[in-house]
Amino acid sequence: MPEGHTIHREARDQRPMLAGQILTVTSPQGRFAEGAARLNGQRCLAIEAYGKHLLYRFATGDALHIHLGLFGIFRKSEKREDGEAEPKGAVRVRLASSSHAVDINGPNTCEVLDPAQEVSLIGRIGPDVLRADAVAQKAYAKIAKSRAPIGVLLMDQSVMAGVGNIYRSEILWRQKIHPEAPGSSISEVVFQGLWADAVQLLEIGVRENAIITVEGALPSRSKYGERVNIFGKTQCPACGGAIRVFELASRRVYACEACQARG
DNA sequence: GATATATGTGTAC
DNA sequence: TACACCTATATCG
Repeated sequence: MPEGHTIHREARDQRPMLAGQILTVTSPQGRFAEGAARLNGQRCLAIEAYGKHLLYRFATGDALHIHLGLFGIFRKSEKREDGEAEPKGAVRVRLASSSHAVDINGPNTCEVLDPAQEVSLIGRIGPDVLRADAVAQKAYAKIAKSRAPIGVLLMDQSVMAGVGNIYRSEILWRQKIHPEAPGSSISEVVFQGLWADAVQLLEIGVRENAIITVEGALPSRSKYGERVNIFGKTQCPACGGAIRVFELASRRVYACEACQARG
């Protein structure tokens, strides 16, 4: 159940468990047997997130490319004296180091990329709000000349990467922008506010390992519903008016018609 | 146990 | 625009 913050958090958590080590790579479920064999026994040099994609770079030049999609999940376990933890459910890949095992269940994408394929992948992902090397201006250039609704463009990972369905509604509400406002109606200043808010919120998401868009909310001291402003809600926390729910880019979006300007 | 739903993306029509 | 992908979980019965 990931947006960009989940993947960056996983990269951060898994790095000390796996990076620098020779990994035992298996496919307990069997559907990635070939790829696992290609990576097995190789040294993992680095783990890096690009938007919602996770790359495990190996010394051979190959990279394991994981995209969780809607269903995928990581499970991490420490190696114990009596061996590794039993795989839970359909484990597509297990990456085991001397100290830990990382299991990946139900990923949308699970493949081995050669260096050229990796370059191609990174090339088609837009600037990632969580990466220091992101060039926000590339996203604005696309938004400014598009007639598509900003609510669609925000979710388009080739425009900008990392934002998913919950953050979309939350960011647009916080910035008082209507999801149906065309990209071309978004001024550069408004875009900068939107980008900065996305960066801020996803950074909080990485730090807290949870989506939090309400000021001061903490995962340990609140229920999910208290951490978001508008996603899944029926009433606008700002004006008290009714929230409208509709589909945009085939996903549910929440908006307050009174608070969010159409541009 | 069955069913609906989910923080996603790629492809075909 | 619809569906395929394909797994976990929540909710209902």
